[in-house]
Amino acid sequence: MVKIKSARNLGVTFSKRRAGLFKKACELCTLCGAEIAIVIFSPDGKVFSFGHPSVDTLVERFLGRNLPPPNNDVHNQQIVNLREVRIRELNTKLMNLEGVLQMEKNRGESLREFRKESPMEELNLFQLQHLKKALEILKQMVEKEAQMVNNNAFPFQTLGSAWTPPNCAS
Amino acid sequence: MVKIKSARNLGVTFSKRRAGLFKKACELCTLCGAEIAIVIFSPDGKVFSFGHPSVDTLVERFLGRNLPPPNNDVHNQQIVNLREVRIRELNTKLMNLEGVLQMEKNRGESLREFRKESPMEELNLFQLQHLKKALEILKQMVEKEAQMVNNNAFPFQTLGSAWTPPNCAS
DNA sequence: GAGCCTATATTTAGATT
DNA sequence: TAATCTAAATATAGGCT
Repeated sequence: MVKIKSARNLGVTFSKRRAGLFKKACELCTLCGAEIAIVIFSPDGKVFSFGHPSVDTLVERFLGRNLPPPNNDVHNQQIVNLREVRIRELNTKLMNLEGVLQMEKNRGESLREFRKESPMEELNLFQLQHLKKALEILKQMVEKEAQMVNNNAFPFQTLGSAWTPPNCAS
Repeated sequence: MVKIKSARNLGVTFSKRRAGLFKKACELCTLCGAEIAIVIFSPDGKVFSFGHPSVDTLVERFLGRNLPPPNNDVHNQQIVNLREVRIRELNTKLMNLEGVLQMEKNRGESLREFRKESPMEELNLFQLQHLKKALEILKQMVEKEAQMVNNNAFPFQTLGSAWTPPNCAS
């Protein structure tokens, strides 16, 4: 990730990168036949979205209403449904943990770049290291838990779908 | 967009580009403070998602159920005035995280490699706002972790509309 | 603000292991 | 299948209009 000299251009950067992200998504759709929905909320509250075939269609499918049931046994259906809910909860947790972790990593990287700019508040690095370590441990805990409930053929990628690329901070 | 010679590598290409897309989204979140949800359905039916703070949160907001978060610029002055209070809050949360660390120690996990030095690093207001948001999310997750719930309902209903960028075929 | 420009940084398709 | 490498394609920050 390239460093930003000044927060003055952050709005421009946001617009450019948002366009870049949508273009990448579009290419992935046409090149590989994937179906992608993206929703972006800018810091000042505006909403941008990309969807092929449409955000609504994909959101509906993601929320699980159009998925065929994993098995047809009526008596097991409730158990299976609960399992799906639980796995999705774990996905969400892991996703958030990864995101927080990654933000910490990114912040550490860009700290030097940003430091010269105006308003300052302080946390010491020692505390941030504690935070980072704690998050890594939490992530391990969630992953273990996800592993335990991930023994059936649920079509969602339990770890994969929630995974934030490790080199995001590069 | 680079051409693909053979469909043999399409799966690899999909994986690589999917990771690239998530990375770009991650960068856009951390760099500009955007909130982004991405859902990808691969051609063979697998589902992958990226979300910060979480896909569900942003989908809910996109569907119009929740109000967007307050505008940071509007509240900047207030935030500056509450700087001391906020720092205390952050320290409290960091203490809680160190409690999690202690739990792990008690469970026999190894946490031996802490760095010795603790130089001070500075955070500007922009970064502190992000950190606070991240910590709030983390705190919620830690609290939920203790509960281990069995929810059985998806609180979702129906929809809005989407926009597809015009320059998709470049 | 929206485009253009371009030097630099990043991504990636294909090959290889 | 996954990881690594690299030449070439692409994205992009900042300067400019």
